[in-house]
Amino acid sequence: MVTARRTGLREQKKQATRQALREAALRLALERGPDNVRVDDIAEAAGVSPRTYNNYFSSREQAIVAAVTAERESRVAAAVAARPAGVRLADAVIDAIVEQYTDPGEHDRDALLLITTRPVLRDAFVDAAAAIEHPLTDAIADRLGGSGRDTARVLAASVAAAVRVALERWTRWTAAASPAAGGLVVPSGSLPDLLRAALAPLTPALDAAEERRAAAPEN
Amino acid sequence: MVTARRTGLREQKKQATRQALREAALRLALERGPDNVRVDDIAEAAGVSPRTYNNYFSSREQAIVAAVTAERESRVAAAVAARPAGVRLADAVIDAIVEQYTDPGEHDRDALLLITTRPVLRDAFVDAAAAIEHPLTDAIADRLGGSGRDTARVLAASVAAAVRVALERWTRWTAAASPAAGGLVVPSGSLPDLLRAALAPLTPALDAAEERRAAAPEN
DNA sequence: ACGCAAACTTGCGTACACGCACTTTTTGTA
DNA sequence: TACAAAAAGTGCGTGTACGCAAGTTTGCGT
Repeated sequence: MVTARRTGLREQKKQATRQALREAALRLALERGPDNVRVDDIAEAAGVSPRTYNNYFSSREQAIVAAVTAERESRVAAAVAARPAGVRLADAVIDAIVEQYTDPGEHDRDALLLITTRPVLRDAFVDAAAAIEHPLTDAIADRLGGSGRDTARVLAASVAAAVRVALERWTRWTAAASPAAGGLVVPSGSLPDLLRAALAPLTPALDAAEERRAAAPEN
Repeated sequence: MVTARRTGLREQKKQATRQALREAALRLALERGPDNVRVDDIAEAAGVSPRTYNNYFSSREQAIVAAVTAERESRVAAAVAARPAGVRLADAVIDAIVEQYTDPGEHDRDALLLITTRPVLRDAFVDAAAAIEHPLTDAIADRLGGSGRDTARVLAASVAAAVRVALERWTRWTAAASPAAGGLVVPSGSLPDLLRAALAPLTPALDAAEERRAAAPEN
């Protein structure tokens, strides 16, 4: 298992507060528009003090965006770990990421529209992808065997960087396409395509790392 | 040329202000300790209004750190561009980075000590490495030929991520080593070594990109 | 069941980041 | 040389981030 959950009740409440905060943040942002939401409002809606809010999120944008990106980090790592051991590392990583970033239905549709519209939220959304680095490090390290932790870290960081590039491109053209006609589709503009395109250049590095693991058997 | 400088006098003054600000920030931080420096002080020392200060730097830490990392971004890109065309891309990039991150003498010695001590400054210092991404994208794109701009972007982002990892490790053990005996040296703890180790896993990706460029001649 | 230690919450105070509207400086052009 | 447009500097106001030092809750050993 990659996910090592600590003790029970305390962590449980913490996650509950976290969720309450991000959901309140998103809901209010959608209702009133993001500029008409104060952190006090979010805190109040979540039933905690404003100070506590800042113990969970270090910017207002982060809280709003978190409602969409919530837990995606650990899910990506889990998805990588879930691939059969025979699968090539590069495929496991890329497929897992594409899978987790595939639009999960209508629910966040308007949320994403709101986010991609405002530059500040766009940036926060893109930056949120960096959170996959540490879980992904663990997942890759597991596949490489204990010897390659340092390599896994670098690869995970690179993958996160590539994802960030893809998201930047995606938010770019969604912003450009929205004001125009709704039917205009940019060549290779879908998020999965962008992700695969951005991650492709890293495939040789992932392959090579896996190769060296095969050469140096265990630890 | 990678460096396309715009008009003259305006940009000149801008850079002068920038330099004045970061030097004032560092000097005051060294004199009084970083916690006893207000942005008003920095602005005053540089001869601009506090508001202008915030047009240049979006955090106090950024300004202090900038005095050490100043222009390293563009110098890395220039160093990559300066390597002969026959050199392998991976070597050009890695050597250029190591060269530019080699400690440049006693001048910043105490500054780096100050920075690596305080966690907030450490983070800012590490984050500053992300600035190499865009210049490096241009430099790599030049070597790949016009076709591979997107690939160059991903590779540059990955390289920047690897550098960040190396810097994190470096600041980690400098922080751990300083309080202890001064003579304690961690295995492969020098910054150049850490950089090469962190960048090594990306070599296959850089090679592959270069290879494909050879296959598809020009544009 | 008890109580201590660690973790989380909270209020307060301070400094900071940044949008906006306005003034001053620089640039390109007639 | 003169002038209009663009860019940079500035003052102001508002909301925000975060350190600190309480107070409160949870976990755990006995």
